[in-house]
Amino acid sequence: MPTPRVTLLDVARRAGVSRTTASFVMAGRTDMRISAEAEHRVLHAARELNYRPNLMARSLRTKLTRTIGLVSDTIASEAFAGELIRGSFSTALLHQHLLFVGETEGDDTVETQLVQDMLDRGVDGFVYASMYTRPARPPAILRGHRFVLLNCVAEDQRLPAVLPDERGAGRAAAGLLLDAGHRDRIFLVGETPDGVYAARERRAGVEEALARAGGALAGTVECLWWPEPAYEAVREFFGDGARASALICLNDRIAFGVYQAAAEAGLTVPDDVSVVSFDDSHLASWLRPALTSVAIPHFELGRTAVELLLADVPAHDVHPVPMPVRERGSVAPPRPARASGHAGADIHSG
Amino acid sequence: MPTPRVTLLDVARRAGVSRTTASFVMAGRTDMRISAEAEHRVLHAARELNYRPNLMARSLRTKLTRTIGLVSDTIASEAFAGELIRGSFSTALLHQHLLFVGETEGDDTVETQLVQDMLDRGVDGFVYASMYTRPARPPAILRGHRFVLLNCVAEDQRLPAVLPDERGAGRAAAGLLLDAGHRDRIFLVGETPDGVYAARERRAGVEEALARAGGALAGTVECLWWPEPAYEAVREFFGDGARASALICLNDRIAFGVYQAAAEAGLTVPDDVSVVSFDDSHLASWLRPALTSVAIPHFELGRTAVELLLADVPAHDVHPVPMPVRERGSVAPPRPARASGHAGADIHSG
DNA sequence: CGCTCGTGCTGAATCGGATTAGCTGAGACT
DNA sequence: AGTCTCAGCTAATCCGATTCAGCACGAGCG
Repeated sequence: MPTPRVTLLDVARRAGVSRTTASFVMAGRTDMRISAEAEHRVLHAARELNYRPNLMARSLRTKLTRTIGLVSDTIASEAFAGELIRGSFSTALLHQHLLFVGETEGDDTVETQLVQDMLDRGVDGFVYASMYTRPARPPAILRGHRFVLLNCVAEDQRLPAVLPDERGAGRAAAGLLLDAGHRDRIFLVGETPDGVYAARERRAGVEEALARAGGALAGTVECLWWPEPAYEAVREFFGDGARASALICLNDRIAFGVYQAAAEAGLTVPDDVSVVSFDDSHLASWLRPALTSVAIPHFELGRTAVELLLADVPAHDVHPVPMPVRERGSVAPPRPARASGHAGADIHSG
Repeated sequence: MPTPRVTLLDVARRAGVSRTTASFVMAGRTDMRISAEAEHRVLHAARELNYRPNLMARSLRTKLTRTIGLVSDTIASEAFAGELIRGSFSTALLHQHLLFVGETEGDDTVETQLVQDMLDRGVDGFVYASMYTRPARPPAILRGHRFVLLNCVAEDQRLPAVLPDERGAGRAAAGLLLDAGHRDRIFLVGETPDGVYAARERRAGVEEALARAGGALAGTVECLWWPEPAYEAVREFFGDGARASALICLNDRIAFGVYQAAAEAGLTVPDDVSVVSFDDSHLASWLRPALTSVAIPHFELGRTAVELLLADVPAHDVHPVPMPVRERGSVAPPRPARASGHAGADIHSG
């Protein structure tokens, strides 16, 4: 059962050449002259013997393993962490590389140990990822090795990094509403602490787009980014008699809570209120009506990071990845304003 | 910057011993006599030089890499695929192993290629996983290598496999309702095609528990395992005037649809209908009232598989992993039957 | 006093490739 | 005829561990 390994020497012998020649042929190197005749014999022998080079032996010499490490603070999350891994893996595979994964749980000691373990196994480079966009400086042990930051904003902007274009996403979300005819009474739902990159940028994007159209946010319903708090906050909002033309929820979980609060207030989405959101989790397509959401391009993020890592020339800047809009059924033109002087004004100001 | 590697020879020299001796000390082998004195010198030198053995060189000789491969049909899914990877990774790490991940998308050619790629890199074993429990026979290329099936039922029951105890989960779900006092008018929601392991087993478990208590399923509401179809089917069910005491949803997505249909029918969960479900996705805790669900133990599945894979003595049987119940707010005692002879009968038959 | 035996250690081979240095023989050129 | 060039190939070394096969030395023994 334990088939004796076919080595390069076996191939060489069968082809009637030296190990050296066989090696050069297998490596496809042209800097050494080898006759078409000999090359063919080697290739043929390799095929016949079903030769597979021993990568460990090769690595010992070359210091290259065609292997990369994905070290992340969190592997699992309710979002599609899997998509990120998938994007990384499939891109690695495309380049004939394999992918180690590892989680640090944010512990620096574990992190250093993990990177060391991967280094011991000769990984050619690292994707240093955070599941949620946050500021982070790569650990010291990474110095001198090739790596790409994923979903982290480093102080040093010249470090290679890949980030979702949250600001663009904010603009896109607002744009969706603007295009549908909304202008006033657009509210943001969800708190936006300065330290949270996604929150800050999404909000900035929204404000930017609104301002560009001569409008502005009508206000913010502050709440944590979870269904329950959002539900509570928006119920109160509606209870106070507030009227909204559209709600921009900072993520889908918030939108979920918003849907419930709206239903309870007797409001129909999207006829009475339009709702747009961020993340495009599965929830978005399960909601009724299905939720229009700006997606986090997990797959693309992974893909881009690995692409950058494996590129011939190392990157030295941050690469924003566009966040695609998934239009569904939660946006409609605003209800025509009821007998009020504002309607006319709105039309003229457009 | 490219620090010259510290090799075993450096350590040996500094300790004033041969490479052989240093090797034995580092490997902690006792089958060769080495004086405490020499051992101490080697250890000391290694520490001083910050020696790290070159695993590639070691592997070349030993054929062991302290590395395992997780090959799965699907890495990403709406369920916590990440938890499965996490369980596998952290257990591997516990045993000083690192984890390769790979996805085949169910393609046999890709699968064989991927396994081969991992084999080329010397993995010590495989976790062959399916994200959804299904029948599967391990690919031929795995023959002769160590592996554990995860979430797959092989025809050959003597292959090492790890499976969620779906039947037990079915029993647990029914037990929850039984304990709350439900007996009659318990319906199953979701189709149960014979080919789908989880469906078949969950249903069997439910029926088993019910039968044991002298009851039986009042019926099944057939529908696909998604919110929308479930919503439609249950709406129709209620529309036909059917009354249910409790609904056992075959997954959380179904329960989500059921919640909506119930709300529309003017029924309150759990006062009018109790609902239990399977999977314990995040959805379960976001629903109002929060959904009682039997969890798929993704982390445990990964953990168990790797534990089995790395065990000293290879396993040769299937290992069921219990599915824990997450009790939340969707189960309550049944509404007392309204003026009808049945109420008394129910009580007496208990 | 010579022999065996156990202790503590070492030299050299090995794993399977990549790579450097150089060799051989034929034709071109002087 | 002698020298150069160049195509085409090979021997030997290296990468950094593990491991096999002994070797030297002192103690114990008859």
